Amino acid sequence: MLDKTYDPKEIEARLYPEWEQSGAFRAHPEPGKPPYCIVIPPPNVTGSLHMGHALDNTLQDILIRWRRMKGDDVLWQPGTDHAGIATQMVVVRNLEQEGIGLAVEGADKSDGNKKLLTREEFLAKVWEWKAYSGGTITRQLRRLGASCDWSRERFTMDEGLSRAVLKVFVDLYKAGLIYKDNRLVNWDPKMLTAISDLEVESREVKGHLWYFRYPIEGSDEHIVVATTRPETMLGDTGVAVHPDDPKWKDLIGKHAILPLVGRRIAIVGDEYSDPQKGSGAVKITPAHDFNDFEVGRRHGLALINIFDKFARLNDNAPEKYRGLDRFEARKRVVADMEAAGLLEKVEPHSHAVPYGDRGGVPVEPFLTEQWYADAKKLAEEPIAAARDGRVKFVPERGRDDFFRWMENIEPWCISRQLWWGHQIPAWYGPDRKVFVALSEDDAKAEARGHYGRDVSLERDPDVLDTWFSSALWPFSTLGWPDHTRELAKYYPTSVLVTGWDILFFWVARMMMMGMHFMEEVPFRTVYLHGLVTDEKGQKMSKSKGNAMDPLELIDKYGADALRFTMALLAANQASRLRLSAGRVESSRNFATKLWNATRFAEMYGAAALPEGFDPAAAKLTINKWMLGELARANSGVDKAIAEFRLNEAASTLYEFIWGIVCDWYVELTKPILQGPDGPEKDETRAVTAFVLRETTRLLHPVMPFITEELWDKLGHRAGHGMLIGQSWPAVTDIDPAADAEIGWLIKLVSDIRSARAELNIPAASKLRLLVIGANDDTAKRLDIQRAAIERLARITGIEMAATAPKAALQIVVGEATYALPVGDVIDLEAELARLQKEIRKLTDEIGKIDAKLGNANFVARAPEEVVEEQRERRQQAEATRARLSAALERLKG
RNA sequence: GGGCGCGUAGCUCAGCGGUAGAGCACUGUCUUGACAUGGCAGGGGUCACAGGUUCAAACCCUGUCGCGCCCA
Repeated sequence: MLDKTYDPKEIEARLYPEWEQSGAFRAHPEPGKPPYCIVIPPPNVTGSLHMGHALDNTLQDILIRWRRMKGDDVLWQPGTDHAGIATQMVVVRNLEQEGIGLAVEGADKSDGNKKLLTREEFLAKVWEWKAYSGGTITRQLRRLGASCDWSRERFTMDEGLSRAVLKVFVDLYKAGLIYKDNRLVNWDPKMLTAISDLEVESREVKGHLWYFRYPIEGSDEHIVVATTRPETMLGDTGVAVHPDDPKWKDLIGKHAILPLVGRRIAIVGDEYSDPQKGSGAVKITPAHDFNDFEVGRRHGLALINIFDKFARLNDNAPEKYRGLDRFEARKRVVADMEAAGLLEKVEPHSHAVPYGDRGGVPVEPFLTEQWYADAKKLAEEPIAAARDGRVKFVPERGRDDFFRWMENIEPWCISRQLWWGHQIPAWYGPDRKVFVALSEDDAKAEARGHYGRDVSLERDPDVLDTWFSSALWPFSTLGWPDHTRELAKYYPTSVLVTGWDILFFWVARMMMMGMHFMEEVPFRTVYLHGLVTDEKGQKMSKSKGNAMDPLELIDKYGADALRFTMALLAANQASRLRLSAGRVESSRNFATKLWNATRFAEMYGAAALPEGFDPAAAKLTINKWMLGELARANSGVDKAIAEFRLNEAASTLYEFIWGIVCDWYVELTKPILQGPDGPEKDETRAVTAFVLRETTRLLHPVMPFITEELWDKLGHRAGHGMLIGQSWPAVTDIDPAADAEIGWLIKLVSDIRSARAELNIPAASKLRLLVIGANDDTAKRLDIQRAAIERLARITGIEMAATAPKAALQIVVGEATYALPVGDVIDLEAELARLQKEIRKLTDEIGKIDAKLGNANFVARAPEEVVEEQRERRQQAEATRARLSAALERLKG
């Protein structure tokens, strides 16, 4: 006998290891069943599970478990990402607590006791940290029920994947698709590394607009420039005005003298400057602004870099500013300009400032030499593949975003000035000639060929962008560059499930690398979901304190409840999925409901499925109807999952289990199950058991734990093994006659209940049911369903009658009128009002239909079946109204 | 400024040409032998606004307003 409530804790802790140890998660790359493969978006190896992971992995597990049951050879490839900058930052922060720093060039040595780690020492610390916290997130994924093939777990820094990274770098370099270049990058002065455009978030900041006067050479005039970053004026090499701006255009070709510096800078005409903004003239600092860089290039302006890597002023600035932090320099420059009488005015000004999303400080456009991948070239094949449908996006608009990004792509800066990551396989000779090779030995051999002797080589200290290695994930995890059977079988993978936020970061890059090295898309479908937010729609974050912990929710409500909620949430067209504990709670209640329905079946001997039971042989209408509903739910869920409408799959299951099985089937069959033994009882027990068994299968992908447990409790595990390895049920036929009869029954019971409730008839008082004007079919149905009607509608005795008695509740269903005599307890006024309300509703409906049917165009142009349907509805409404009117008259008379 | 998305019940959201739905919240009622993490019944909506297309619009088109995200 099942406990009264479902206790997920014990069950989850017990079942997961059983699944894992049974080998149920394992893929079978040998030839046989068709492949279905998902590579997990690798979480940060030292991270912990957040709501985004919970959503993403729930959706993947639903697809995986469903395809496994559908008979595919499923591989859910798990693994983690080394997350270069994020992990390095965490370890650095931990070391700082211990008073340990990194021996980077220019490191703060003011504290003589401070220990500074070398690169090797630091990397040892990171591996230590990885060993310590690296298993956290994969353990947490297990709590969620994720059925990954853990025996194949990979890590972007493991030996095989590192080999893939080397090969990709070398091959792309040899193909001319990777090169070094000196251009502006987003520089994070805290992390001391270049970061990608995508790692920059712009924050709206309330700042100022400073108006500076720059004296015109050889005159007493000034040109006024407005800037949000006064300190950069020390690196100005020009001033731009709009060529058509009447205020300034006469100055084009002249020169200004840069205050505080004394440099002579050109005034150029360029459409970049907007006459409506600020003063209409802009100072140009080509080495410290992306737009200025372009302007400078158009006009041949010099690039003067005034910062060091810490964003402190360097020797290119006048002496008094050297060594100052950029923000300190800002104050000094403004003060000095003011003192010189060259500060015209200051306005409050809101503008976007780029921040590094890791370091959390404003990033600096900074002129450095970095490694780049030719993204434009690499994007060509992915664009073609998306265009011709080799890769599909769900929802489809993801494709447009993909094109927008890919078609306007900039060179991809792939080098990072970090220690944690894949060190770039490039070695420099004494003259800085670069040798790119798979190993130092190869590089030396090449160098020997070049110089004609052995020279000492120095390896490039930089590492690769983390996305460089994760771009290879769909094939590197399958064994590439080796020709493995996994690669042959599972590539291209079936689906990639991920959030909108990394469409560009990651999806685009996997497409580039996949197309280039595998000459085939990395996945057939990209399934994009939104971001989980709190109930106010705010992005969850630790700093805001609004983050919900998936593990806490699992502890409180169970993993299945969280998963079910995630599935329901997944529909959201918008990019925000608002989660609240209340929703998880209601999913938990749903689990309890199913649990108790099974408990009920157990109590009435309807849990165990008799050997050799054939549902197609069921004779009772109620059972035939139930089996039809099961078939409907099956195809509904199956189709919904196939089309990535997981919310629809979840709500179909909810409605089926709660609204059909529990609310109606269980209630309608109680008289049979509680009645005398016999073939009817046997059949109903068997159908109940059968329906419950099939339900566990249909629900299993979404709620694997409770269904696995019920599968066992229902007695199926003993003979057939665990549910996770069972097949998806076949869809059976639906009996329309049974549908019609039970539909009628449900309406009759519901209408009687409504009428009773509205008239405040106590549930305890059982009424007789007099049936007037029933045809033979109805009479037969009433006879068959007598016990169910009596029980559910609180009736005692059903009789045919010629007319309704005086004091009676009356309802109309189909051709018949049903009277429930209530003697003198009837509230006559209330019943009159109720009937009048019903009649009014029907009259309104008839009015609406008449308006349609009265429209000649409707009758002429609408499809015949639509017109016919309206006529049908009108006739029904009219007939019901007539019977209700008669009932009303009877009551009055 | 450009692109995209969203405005449907008190709240959160499905639905996206042919009878407006769910969960939560709310009201009444019921401790009836599966379940009070529950049953039964109920109230609550000019589907943001204005035009248009159509026999028919929450749904398609245009515009307006409000909100959000991405890119400048």
